[in-house]
Amino acid sequence: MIKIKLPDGSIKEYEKAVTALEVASDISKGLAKSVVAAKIDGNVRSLTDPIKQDSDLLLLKFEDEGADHVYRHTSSHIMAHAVTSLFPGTKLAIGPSINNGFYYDFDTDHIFTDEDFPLIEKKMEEIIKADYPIERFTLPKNEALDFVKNNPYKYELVTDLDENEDISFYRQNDFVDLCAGPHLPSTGKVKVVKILSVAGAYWRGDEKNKMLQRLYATSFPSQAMLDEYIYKMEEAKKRDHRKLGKELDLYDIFEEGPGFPFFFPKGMEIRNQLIDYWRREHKRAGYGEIQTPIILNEELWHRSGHWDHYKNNMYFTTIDEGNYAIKPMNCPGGMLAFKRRMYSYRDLPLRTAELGLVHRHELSGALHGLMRVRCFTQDDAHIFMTEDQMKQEIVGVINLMEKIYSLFNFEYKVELSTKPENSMGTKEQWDIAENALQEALESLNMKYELNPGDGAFYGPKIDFHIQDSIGRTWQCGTIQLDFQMPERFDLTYMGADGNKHRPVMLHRALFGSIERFIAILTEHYAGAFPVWLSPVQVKILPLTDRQAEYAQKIRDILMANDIRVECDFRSEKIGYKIREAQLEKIPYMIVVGDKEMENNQVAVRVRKVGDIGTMFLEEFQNRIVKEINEKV
RNA sequence: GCUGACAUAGCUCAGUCGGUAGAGCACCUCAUUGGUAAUGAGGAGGUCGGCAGUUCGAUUCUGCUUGUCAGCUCCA
Repeated sequence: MIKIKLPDGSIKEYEKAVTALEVASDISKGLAKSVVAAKIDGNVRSLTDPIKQDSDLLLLKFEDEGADHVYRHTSSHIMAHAVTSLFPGTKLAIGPSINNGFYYDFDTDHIFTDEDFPLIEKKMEEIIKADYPIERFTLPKNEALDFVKNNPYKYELVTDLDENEDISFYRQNDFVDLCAGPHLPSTGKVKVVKILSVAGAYWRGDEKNKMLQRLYATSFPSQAMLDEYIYKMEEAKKRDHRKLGKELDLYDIFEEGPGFPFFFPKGMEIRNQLIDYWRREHKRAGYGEIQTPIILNEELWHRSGHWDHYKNNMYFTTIDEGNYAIKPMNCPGGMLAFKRRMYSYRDLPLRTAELGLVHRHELSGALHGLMRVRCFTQDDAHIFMTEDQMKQEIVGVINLMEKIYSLFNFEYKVELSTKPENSMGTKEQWDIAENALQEALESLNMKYELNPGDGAFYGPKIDFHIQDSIGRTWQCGTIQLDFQMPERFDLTYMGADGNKHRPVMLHRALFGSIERFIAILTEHYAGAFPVWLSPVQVKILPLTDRQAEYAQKIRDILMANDIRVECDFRSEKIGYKIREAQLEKIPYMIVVGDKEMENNQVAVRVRKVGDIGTMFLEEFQNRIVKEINEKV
């Protein structure tokens, strides 16, 4: 007798092995129809996997966590099935589910274009309609290798699998794919599919390998859900900072300087507000600010290790026959600044901050608006400290980071990146540094992911990643521990014992890059910045020419109080002026007509709520100044 | 850098099966002086990304090139 325990506590008993699908059928036909996978003792499994012993069973619908991945994984098999039948000879590589969809990598002479999409979709629909059962079978490794011998990709995948375990395959009609599963019970479970795009992707993500063709697609249990998804994506694209930056006249990048952004007066206003805020917070947190040159001689970069580890990303120039480099990082300059004099242990931790403009040769294909550029301003800082001070300083930086990120209500993901292949220093130094970062994270109970091999060449790092409007994540803040630079530059401080000691160094950036951070902010607020950041905070809209003088008077008063204000004196109707101010996403509009002028008042319209009525200027001013100061 | 797609007025886009281009918005002028998301009329604006080739003739076809977009790789 097998006992199946359901989430409501009830228990179903079966004489012999049963499948989750059968259990669902026993409960109700409708349930059996809507369920897509099963969680058996906590593991997501196919509905058709036999349950041979007493188990906890949770039936998963598409909406339940993990179920969409099963649904999309089967969808990817259906797409591979369709592609191999339409383009015989196509070799399959890998085809996983991803968030909101799935992809499959193909190796074929046929070059996929958008025009192929409807064809492939049509074939997929046929496969769905045929409702082929999906069957799992396993082979021992040697037989599995023989089975996939005509496909070098699958052969490589099987080769890497464990010798002692049977290797599973899934079959639907004449299509078979190597796959760990789980899967839907039959192809008919998938309802609507849509191929979204095609792009190149290297086999196993290695640029030395062959580039395959990757078809991105998605699938849903209903057309309405697909439509909603597509609508959401289109809405999200309207928040794209490249579009908004241009529309709101904040910043742009021209063909004359790929990856080298221009900031216009309104963009500079946001930038300067951010920097003002940054300066205040850093003063309070005990940082001194420095500025180091953009160009320094080549020898410095040999000394720092950048020549050996970072040369490909650097720009060079010559001055009076001497070789110079344009800085890709601020640290070597920061080293020189530290070395200018002798420090006592009493000076440590020494926190020096720098808004440093760095230039990096990024691959042309990697450029992306303000998110990935070739010159950007890091809100960098270098903290020189004793080993004893490490943890406390890391914690201090994390707290400052959280303070700043919470001001913007950002959700972020934390990663701990460890020793890369091409790195400086000993394993022991790396271990100490990695442990220090890890301990700091754990002492703060922070959730983080391990990102092995992704540290900087001089040390491990904690990275803070924030999502853009369509869910791509970008690294912003970073905290990097470095034992190498102090050694390379022979940094020392005088200890209490009267001997010279070597400090440890911490590199960190909170915004990461001002440019990227502004891009993230633009998308986060969809261009409707909070009042303190808004390039124009108030727009005064006189109803007619009669109020022009009064409007100017109000403007002068607000300007004198450091409020960023503009007047719209054009002879347009009020509706038109409001519409335009609204599209410019200006937080406050002041409408003045004869009534307001007579009573010495202003009619206030708030961007998000509309008309809030008339008040005296002072009242309005108190309101907006409070909002600016509180940064709400 | 790689794979694919794209590039027409400041912006969003239409168009020419090869005969040097058009709309809306924005801009300028004039009229209009209005009450919370588009007043009307007129005007100006493009060597159709750049360089070659094919052709009597190229914005259109071909090659190269620059840039952009999506993804891969890389990264703040």
